[in-house]
Amino acid sequence: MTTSDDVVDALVRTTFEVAGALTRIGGEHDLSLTQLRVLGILRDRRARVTELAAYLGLDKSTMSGLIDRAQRRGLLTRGKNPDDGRVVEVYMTPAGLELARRVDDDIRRALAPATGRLDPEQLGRLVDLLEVVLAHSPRAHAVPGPAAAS
Amino acid sequence: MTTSDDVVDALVRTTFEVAGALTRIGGEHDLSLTQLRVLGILRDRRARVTELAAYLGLDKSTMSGLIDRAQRRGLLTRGKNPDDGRVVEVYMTPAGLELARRVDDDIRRALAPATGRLDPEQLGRLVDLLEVVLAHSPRAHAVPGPAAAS
DNA sequence: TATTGTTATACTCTATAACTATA
DNA sequence: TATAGTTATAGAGTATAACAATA
Repeated sequence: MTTSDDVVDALVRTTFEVAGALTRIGGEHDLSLTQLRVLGILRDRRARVTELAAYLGLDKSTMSGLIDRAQRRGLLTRGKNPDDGRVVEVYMTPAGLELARRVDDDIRRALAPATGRLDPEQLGRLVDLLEVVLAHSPRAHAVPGPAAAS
Repeated sequence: MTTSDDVVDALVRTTFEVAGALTRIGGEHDLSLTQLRVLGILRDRRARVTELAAYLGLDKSTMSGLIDRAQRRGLLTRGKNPDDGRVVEVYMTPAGLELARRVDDDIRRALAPATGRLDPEQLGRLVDLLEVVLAHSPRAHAVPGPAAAS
């Protein structure tokens, strides 16, 4: 009989496996897991520094450093907010968008052997079950759209 | 209709959520995600430095540092291998085992709101589906037993 | 006064390269 | 020579505290 503990074990193991794959793929593009997430978040919209820090659960000073390094690489840009002089808006450059697209492709390709094993019905069931987990996760807030590079 | 891409999105989002929870819980005990994994791996058996590094996908020099810091905190110990003078065996101290137990409890408690939403049949289905993903994950090798703290 | 962001500082995590000791 | 592990070094990621600018 499957218990709640079994699900926790499977979730944790899957988390480390997927995180490992993401770390490896990110590394192939000189991106840390966190930089990968930043790119994923900014892929379809701009955001403020504090907003990004809140999404990622990081201090704003940490966020400043992450943005600095990504900006130095030409992946994103800082802009002023005309309505509030304190705010800094962060958004992707074309090079950043291009890199995000490539990383996203690599992620799907890396997970294909696993997801390709599931038939359409299983795919639907897995997504539904993961959505339940996500909906009741410790922080079912903050992170808006697709997390990584999607 | 659910596609392979939808599953990848859900897996990635779940990965970041669970990893976030593990990072937070680890942090409450002054443990990084990596230290958390080390404790989880050594919970039920000892291992060599290189073996641990391979499991975690880290360089052996990185592993040396991780062991140093955990050992300095009294969580684990280094021992010699009588059959091969080059080998260093790493194993948990009672304090390390006790901490691993507490962290494990916290993890299950943190995920309970999510897993508690699933009925027995759903629990079984989710575990089965995650096992399929794990079996065909990019590195369905190395990591032996339960990954984190189980 | 409160909020937004940056900077200074310190520590952990990480890899590369060079090294020691053992095989 | 090859393998196991450590150390030195450098850079990224992280938080805390102090700060500047704006509200």
